Amino acid sequence: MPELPEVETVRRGLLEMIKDQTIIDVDVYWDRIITPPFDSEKFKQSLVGETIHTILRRGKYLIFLMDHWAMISHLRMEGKYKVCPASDPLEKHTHVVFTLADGRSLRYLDVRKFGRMTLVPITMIKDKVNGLGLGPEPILQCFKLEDFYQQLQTKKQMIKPALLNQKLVAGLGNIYVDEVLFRAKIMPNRACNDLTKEEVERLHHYIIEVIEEAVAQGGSTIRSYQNSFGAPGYFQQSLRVYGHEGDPCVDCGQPIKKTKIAQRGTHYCPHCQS
DNA sequence: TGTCATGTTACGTA
DNA sequence: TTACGTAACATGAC
Repeated sequence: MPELPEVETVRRGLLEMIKDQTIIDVDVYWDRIITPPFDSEKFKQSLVGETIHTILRRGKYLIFLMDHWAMISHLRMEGKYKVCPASDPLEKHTHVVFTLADGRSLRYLDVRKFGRMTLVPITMIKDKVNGLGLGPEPILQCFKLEDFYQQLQTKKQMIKPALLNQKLVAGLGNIYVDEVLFRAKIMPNRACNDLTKEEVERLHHYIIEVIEEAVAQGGSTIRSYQNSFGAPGYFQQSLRVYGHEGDPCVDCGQPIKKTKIAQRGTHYCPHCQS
């Protein structure tokens, strides 16, 4: 699930379901999900009695703002939240359960247990989020073309791993990087400092466009055996290269290729991208 | 049985 | 300092 559009979709859904709910109990079934300096016991003690006032997002991080604490949560590969009656039996791979005052529970499920969550005093949340070292959000107001171009000029790294690095611009993952590079007609193995100003402008434009479209469609549901909660994503129907190895390119009809760049599956059209 | 998989970080090495 | 490869995390699908 989790690149920026999916995390944003989760945020909106959760906010609708659990805004102003008070946590009356917390159970942690896999300790490593909770990151130091908190352990499961301290995590639970801190959260009982807290009310969830709002939920924010920065890059791929969810930020739950409560009375005294903020919870920062990263879904990594397969983390999911769901809200259900507290009496429902626990599904497999349920690692954290927040029991709410209204008889429901917020549950965190994660097949691979890669996701992480931690608490920060509410007064420290700004510093903590700034300390994550994330680049700008991929929206017009935050993501400045000139800064982006200057940053790329200093890197001889390939563009694909550079875009996956959250410091350059926040929120892109493997799927959206492939889609953005396809729309911008740039090969994923091009060196950053070799891109022309025009190419960087296209890249900048399509990063904003793809993320915006994907958010509008509720993200992409890829390889998901079940929808975590609420609406599934529909953007996977709009993916042009990711998951389309061997299919004809929507622009030229040549087969889409798949290779490996920076250890990640990478989809591209050898004819349209250069 | 082996390979692959949406993310991030730590570590060793060049 | 920068960059890159690899492993680690842990499980399931094919």
